[in-house]
Amino acid sequence: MTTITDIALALGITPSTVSRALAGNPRVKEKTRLAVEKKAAEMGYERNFVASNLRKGRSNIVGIVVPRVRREFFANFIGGAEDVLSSAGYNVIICQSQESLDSEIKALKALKNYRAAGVIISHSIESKDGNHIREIMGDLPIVQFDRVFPDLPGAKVVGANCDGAYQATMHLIKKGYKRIGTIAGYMSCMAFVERLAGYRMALEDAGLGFNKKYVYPDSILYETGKESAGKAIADGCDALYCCGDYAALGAMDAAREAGLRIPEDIGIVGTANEFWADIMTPSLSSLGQHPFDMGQAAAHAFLDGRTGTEIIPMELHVRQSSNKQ
Amino acid sequence: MTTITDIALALGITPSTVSRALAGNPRVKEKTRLAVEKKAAEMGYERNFVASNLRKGRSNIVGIVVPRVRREFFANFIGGAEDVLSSAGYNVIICQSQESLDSEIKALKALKNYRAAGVIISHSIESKDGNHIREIMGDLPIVQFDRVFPDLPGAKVVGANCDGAYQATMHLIKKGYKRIGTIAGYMSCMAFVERLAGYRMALEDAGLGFNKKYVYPDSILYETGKESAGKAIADGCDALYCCGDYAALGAMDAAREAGLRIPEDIGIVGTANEFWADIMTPSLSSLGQHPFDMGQAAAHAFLDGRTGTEIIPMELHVRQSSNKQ
DNA sequence: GAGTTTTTTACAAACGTTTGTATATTTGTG
DNA sequence: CACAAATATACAAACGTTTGTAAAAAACTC
Repeated sequence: MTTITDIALALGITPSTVSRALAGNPRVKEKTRLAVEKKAAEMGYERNFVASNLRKGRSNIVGIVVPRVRREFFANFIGGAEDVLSSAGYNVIICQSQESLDSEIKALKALKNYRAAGVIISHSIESKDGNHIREIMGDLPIVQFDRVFPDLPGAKVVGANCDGAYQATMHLIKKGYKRIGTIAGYMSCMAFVERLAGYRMALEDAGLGFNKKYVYPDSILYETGKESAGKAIADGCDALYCCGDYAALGAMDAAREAGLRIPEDIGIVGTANEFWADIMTPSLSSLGQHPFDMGQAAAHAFLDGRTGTEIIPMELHVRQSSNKQ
Repeated sequence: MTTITDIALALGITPSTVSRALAGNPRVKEKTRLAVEKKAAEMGYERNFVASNLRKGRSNIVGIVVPRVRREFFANFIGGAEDVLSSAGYNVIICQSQESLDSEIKALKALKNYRAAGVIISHSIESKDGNHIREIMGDLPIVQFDRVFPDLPGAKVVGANCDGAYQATMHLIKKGYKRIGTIAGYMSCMAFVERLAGYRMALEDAGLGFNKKYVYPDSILYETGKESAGKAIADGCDALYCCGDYAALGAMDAAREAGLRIPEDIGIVGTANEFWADIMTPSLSSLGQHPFDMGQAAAHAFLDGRTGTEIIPMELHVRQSSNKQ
């Protein structure tokens, strides 16, 4: 592999000049720079990032840490972020925490060890606060998205969870459902807390009143969603706003097993707008985020060194599962 | 950050001894090694991989390059590979080619620049041969999976595509379908060629004969699948073996739009066993791979430096879309 | 054209590790 | 105890960049 020393030798100049020339440093003469660039191309030179990173103490790597890549939301978020970051000259490393704190810590440490330029993260369910993130990453830029710790400084990109859940719940109310429960997520996670707040606000605004009994938390998977929905049905709920589509799917199965018709006897709205929500029968109403836009926004926040919180609107997709006539 | 020099200084020994001690080199005395390990832990030392990689000329990074992470198959494959590789002390970098040759080349170059220890790859649809892979990666170990170039040396892990497609087609035959077409993939890609071969073999074995007219290639997306299925229906097909579930979904919609009942009037089998195949109405029969196992197999092939081709059986999941009574 | 400023290049050290060779220490042998 | 062999550590160079400082070359100034 060609090195800058090879180029320097070939041109009778020093490696430092070559390095500066390739970096576009104004300290090298235009003519020299062109000669270097030509020779570099000729010799097929490619910068050794490992050496460069060692010397500079930081790399052009940005790590993206997500619970799982196969979720519609995270996959599309990654797409949006990759787009922006790679055209800005960064290399993106994708890490999965698999919802485990240990894996998340491992991934962050690896990124730190590789001197990542920064990290874009949506924390695992097991993470109760952001101390480990700050501790491991030190003063490296951290952009949080979707699941964020508000006390952790740095940029944040989130969906309008409260507003979205308000919309979803209000939609159920307008469809005439009376006893609306919620299959909620983990209260250690902001996003879920906000959705619960939106749900509550809608009920109160509509004069239906909020009843803690109809909140079934810690249910984001098919299994837990189904189990919680079973309880909700026993408790007499005639509609459910679910914090996730997998939980909503579980809820639909619970309803069917209880002999209820969807949406006539029970209305169901999920969250995330997974691909399959649209193709099931009945199709699943879902509160969608804009993952691609959020990915781009997070990447820009990183690039510009921004530090505030950006809120991206959510969008309710009304389908059959809540469309009572 | 603590370095080996800090540890050496603290213990009154040299960095080289510290390095060897931490690497478990038998040239250092047991007693010294223990002292070093203790001190290292005490000082919170973590090896600087960048420096280590520079000196060694290679890293502990393994790159996994896939068309897209959100496909059930690839996501689960990555899970299996990550499992094995990270317990073997490797760091995994996930790259998406988005089915584009350019992105694939870019990802491979980045991996090479970071001196990856090897790469596990399923090539993009745009890649017509493996020359770019070999050229960029040089003599680094390459493990191919699912979509492989047979002429590229190195380990390969593939599904039993021919056998699987044979099973799927034979299943349709046994269900009494007579004019079975196939929504096929790209013939530049081994996996799809093999599936076509299995389809053909089943028809011939059953004495139904193979008719090129009923092969509709280059259709792996919803849109292309739907379009091709439209033609197939016009051509009188009463069953379709589709090389992918997204294409199969398109085929189902084409059938519905043509006023056909599934599975009574037309039987449909997909490939990949996506999550949603099971939850639609009618549920979609699908030929599934074992992505997690394949990921583990690929990781082991890399670790052991194996070089042959491993074939993982496929499994037909019979559901409503092909279950004619 | 001597002195000053500005531009351009060279020199050298540094990033933190690994590893071949040399030296020091310990152990074993007669 | 002298000498050889084996073991353990130290020394120093190297990986390929980047970057502060010094030196050389060019461009001005009077």
